[in-house]
Amino acid sequence: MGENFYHYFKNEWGLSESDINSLAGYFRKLEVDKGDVIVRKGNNQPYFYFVEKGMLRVHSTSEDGKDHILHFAPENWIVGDRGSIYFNEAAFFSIDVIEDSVIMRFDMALMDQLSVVCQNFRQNNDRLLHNHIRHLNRRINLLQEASARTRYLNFIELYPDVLLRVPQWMVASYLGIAPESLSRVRRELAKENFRS
Amino acid sequence: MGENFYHYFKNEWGLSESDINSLAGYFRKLEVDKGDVIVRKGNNQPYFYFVEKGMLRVHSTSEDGKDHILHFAPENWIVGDRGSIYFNEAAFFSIDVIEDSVIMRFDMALMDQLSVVCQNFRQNNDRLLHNHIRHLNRRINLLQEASARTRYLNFIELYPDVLLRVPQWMVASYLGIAPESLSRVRRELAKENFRS
DNA sequence: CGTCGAATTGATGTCATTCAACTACAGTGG
DNA sequence: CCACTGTAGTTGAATGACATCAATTCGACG
Repeated sequence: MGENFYHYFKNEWGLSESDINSLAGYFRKLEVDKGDVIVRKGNNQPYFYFVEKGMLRVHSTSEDGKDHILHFAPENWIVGDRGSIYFNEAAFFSIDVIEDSVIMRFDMALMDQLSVVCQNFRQNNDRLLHNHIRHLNRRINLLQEASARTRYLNFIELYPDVLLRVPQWMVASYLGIAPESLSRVRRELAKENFRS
Repeated sequence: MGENFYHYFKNEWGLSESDINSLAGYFRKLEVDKGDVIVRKGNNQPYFYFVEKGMLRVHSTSEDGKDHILHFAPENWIVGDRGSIYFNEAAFFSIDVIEDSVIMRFDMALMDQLSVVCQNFRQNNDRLLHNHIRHLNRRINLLQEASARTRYLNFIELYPDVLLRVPQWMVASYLGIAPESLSRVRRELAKENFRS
C-alpha cells in the first residue's frame, strides 16, 4: 500500500496494524503523471487523495484567466475538494499533478469505516483538522498584513523542501504576487546576503 | 442555558434533549462588556467560547502595531485559539468583545463528553470543521486574487448583518486594507449606484 | 544547435497606503 | 445647555509597492 500511507494510518490516525489490513478495499493506488488533472474546477469529484510520492497542487483559475495556488501537496498530504466531498457541490478548486506521483484515492466510506474499526480515529482526526485550521488562520493573517518580501521569507521557512521542487512562478502564484515581483524580491535578498 | 446554544447542541451537533440536560456542568455562562478582552495574544487560554448574544472579534496585532481582524463572531459562532486549546501554545490571536455579550465558555472536557453521550457528535462536528476549512480556503483565494473593491463586495454578500453592526474601520481591518481605502471604495460604489 | 518556457530586467502604470487636514458626532464635565 | 475632547469617517496630495508590458537572457531538452 505504500510506506507513507501506512505510516499515516498508524501515527496520525492511530490505527493498529491489524486494523489497517482490513481496509485495503477502501482505497485505490493510482500512478499519475506530471500534468495530469485530478480534480477539475466545476466538476463534482467526491474523493480524497493521499500523496504517497510526488507532488500535487491545488489551485483556482479566476474569471480573468489568472491562476492562484491555494497550496502544494507533497508527500503525506491529503487533498480533495471539500465542497464536493461534504456538500455535493461543484469543485471550487482544481487539483493537478506537478511531479510524477503515486497517490491513494479514497472517499467518505473509508472515513466512516475508520471510525468503526478504531476508537480513537475521530478524535485524532479532529486534532488534525484543528491544526489545519490553525495554519489557514495564520496564512490569512499573513496575506492581510505582510509584504511580498515577508510572505516569501515565511514560505522559505515553512516549506524549504517544496521551494526546491517547484518552479518559481508557482511560488509566486502561491504567495499571491506576480512572478516578476518575486524575481525582484529574490534579487534584493541576494544582494543583502552578499553584503553581510 | 440560552436559546442559541441549545439550538446549536440540537441541530448542529445532533444531541437529544435528554443528552443536553446532562451537560450543564461542562460550560459556564458569562456576561461580558464591550471592550473586555477574553483571550490575549501570548497567553495560554485553552477555552472555546460560544456566542449566545452579542459579538466578539478575533484579531492579531503585528509588530508594527497594526491590527488585523481574522474574523467577527456574532451569535452562534464558536471561537477560541486552537494553538492554545490543542497544542498548549501561547495564543496567536486576541479575542475581545465589541458588543455587550453573553457567551458560553467550555473546554476539551465538553467535547470529550459530547462524544461519549452522542454517537453522531464526532461525525457532525467533523462536517462542521470541513465546512469551516472550506470557507477559509475561499477567503485565502479571495485575498490572493481580489481587489479591495471586490473583497468588500464579497463581504457585504457574506455578512450583511455584521456589516451593519460594526464600525467601518473594523471592516477595513478584516479586509486587509486601510480605512481610508475602504472609504474611497464605498464612495465609488455609491456614485455608481446613484447613476443607474 | 535551435526551440520553448522560465526567469530576469527595465520602463511605465495603477492601486492602495500614508500623512495631514478637516468634518461630523457622541460623551464628558463645567 | 454649551464648550471640550476624542474617535470615526472623509477627502486631497504625495508616496510607495506591486503589476503590467515588452525585451532579453537563461537553461533544459530534443
